[in-house]
Amino acid sequence: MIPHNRRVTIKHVAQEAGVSTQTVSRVINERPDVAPETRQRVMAIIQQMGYQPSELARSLTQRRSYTLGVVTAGLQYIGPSRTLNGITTKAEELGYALLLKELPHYTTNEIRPLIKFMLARHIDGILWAVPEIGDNHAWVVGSLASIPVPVVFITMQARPGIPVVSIDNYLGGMLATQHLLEQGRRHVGHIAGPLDWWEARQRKQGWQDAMMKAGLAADDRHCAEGNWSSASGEAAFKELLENYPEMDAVFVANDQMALAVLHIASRLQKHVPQSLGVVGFDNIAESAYFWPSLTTVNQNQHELGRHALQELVNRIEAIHKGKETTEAQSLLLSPEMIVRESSVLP
Amino acid sequence: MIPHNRRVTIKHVAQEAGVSTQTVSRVINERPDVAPETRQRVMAIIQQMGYQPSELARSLTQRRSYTLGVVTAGLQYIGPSRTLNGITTKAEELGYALLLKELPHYTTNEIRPLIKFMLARHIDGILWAVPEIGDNHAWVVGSLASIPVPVVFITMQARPGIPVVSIDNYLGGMLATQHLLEQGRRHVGHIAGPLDWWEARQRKQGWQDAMMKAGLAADDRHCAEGNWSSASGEAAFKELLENYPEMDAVFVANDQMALAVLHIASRLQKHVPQSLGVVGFDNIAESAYFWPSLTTVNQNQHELGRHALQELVNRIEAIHKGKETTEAQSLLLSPEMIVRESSVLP
DNA sequence: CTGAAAGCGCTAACAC
DNA sequence: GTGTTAGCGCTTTCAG
Repeated sequence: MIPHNRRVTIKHVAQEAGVSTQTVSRVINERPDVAPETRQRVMAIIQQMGYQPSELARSLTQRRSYTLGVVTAGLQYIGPSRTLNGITTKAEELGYALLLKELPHYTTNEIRPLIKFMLARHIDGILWAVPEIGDNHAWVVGSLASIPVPVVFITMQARPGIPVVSIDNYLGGMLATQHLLEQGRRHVGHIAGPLDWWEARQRKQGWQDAMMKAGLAADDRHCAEGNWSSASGEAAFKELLENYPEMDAVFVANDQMALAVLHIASRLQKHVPQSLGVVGFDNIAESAYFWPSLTTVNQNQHELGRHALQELVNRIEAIHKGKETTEAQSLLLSPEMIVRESSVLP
Repeated sequence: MIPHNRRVTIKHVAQEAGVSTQTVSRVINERPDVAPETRQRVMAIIQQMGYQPSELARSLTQRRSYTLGVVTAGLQYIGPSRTLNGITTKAEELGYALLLKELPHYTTNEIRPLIKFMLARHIDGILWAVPEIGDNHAWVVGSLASIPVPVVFITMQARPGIPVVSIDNYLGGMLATQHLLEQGRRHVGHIAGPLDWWEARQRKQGWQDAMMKAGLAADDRHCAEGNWSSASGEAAFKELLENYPEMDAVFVANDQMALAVLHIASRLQKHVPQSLGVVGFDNIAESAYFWPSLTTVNQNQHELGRHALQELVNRIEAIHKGKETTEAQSLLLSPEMIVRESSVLP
């Protein structure tokens, strides 16, 4: 490990090559106005000295850092990290660095310091990849006017004038329910995620509207609320069995809760899919090996991250090209049904 | 959104307060040598103007950025992201920013540009959080001497003189196997992860040594290799059933493959745990709701990330306090058994 | 206690 | 084509 101090600077290279720092600068920035021989010589020296321009110094003079702030939460769960995976991939493609911040909780009021922290590091834009829960987005959305860089949101209710990229959870709920109806089910219950989550509300609404459209009832009696965990899924399922004994199918808002449903149903000798059709949401890797294998709704969170990052960079580039006013537009990615054994009547 | 240009600088504050920039600098750095009144006045102005010192400029002058480079891979899986979750938590606690880089594959030879990329941004240290597979760590380990900042590795074979933080996978394999032996099982097979992974080899070795110690056979015939996926677990299990018909228990190197074992066993009317004891590894959230619920080995990846980051910062602080030579030491975190239904005879 | 000057590593704007 | 000057926003001397 070489001591921290000796960094090869543009000055060293210039001295060694017998030119001005400006010329070296021109070379590393591939400007045309350098004599071929000079360029050769300088490049050779750069190679030989292992010189690497300081992006920090560049950020300072160019008033642009090619660094993006990413705010996330819940990395201990698979969803957010898949999204992050997409974000890093796209950032790499576009040559941007990522400054990562994770909120300690989904709902925090320590937002202002966080924004300042990122701005102090001259980030070019912010990707807000935190699910919308209660009014946890209120402060950021409200402060948008005072944030001097573009902000793109992931997984949030569309709002006019704000760029948002999300999975179409409403459509997902609709597809899942329609699939069960197509199997001839008439009493489709729903186990929802926590209803302060926007995503949970959307999925529930999709279920409700699909039922309505089919002229079937979808009231509070036909729905129970969980908190995404298997344990909560178990409780919700038992509640539903009690309130809705004629239920012949259930759309569960995520695969973990659906797993609990399969587990309990099996214990109660309630046969899936014969006496109960089950559809989950997320398509986690394990769901194909549940017993029976789980029909579910696949959401491509990798793509979600990619699209959001692209959108953010688009806005940044637009600004740097002088177009201060790009239309903000929301993007909704469509989920897709993954049909397996748990829902299909033999 | 405020236009990109107008940033409040220390100069503006100084002007507004009628002092020099030095004085403002002293105030924001909480130096003692400022008159109380001056301090008051300056602080008021700072508040009022919403001034935030540029960490970029600071990094330049202080030759220290309070930013750490984190190199990860496989964020689409839950393990690496749980580790990252621990990393972000500890970084937040210690006041460090995180520059995140994800390798496109576990084994890449595009390492040098990546290191240069991070060094160009003046990171104070690097956390190498990529699992050791084949010789994918060779280049980094070999280049350590030419990397001017401390590097700490996560999940890698301990090497003298290099700081490494890992879960004790060998112990995990040992515990799992011993648990099965304590249940009276005598023919414990093993489904390993891909054996070019260091973790997979360690778990297998733990199984092997536990069997040896008990005077039981643990040869190639008693082991099959998977690739962590459920599908590969299915194939490996079938192979094992064929080669090792007297098998009465199996230690599976991760929960996803163990899920496939439960699935297939159920299909073959092979009763778990009566005719087959099963133990997994990882303790994923779903495992408690498998059917039967899965006994497994819990590894605390969050803590892993926390410890590694702490270790990295320790080394950085040591250097800045002038102690260039801190002893590099490895840290092994112990996993623990989570006993559930799949392994315990009634 | 406070300020002036120099410099961190680089580039924009202008000279020649 | 190439060099000079100034400045990005801050801190480190060193005066006073």
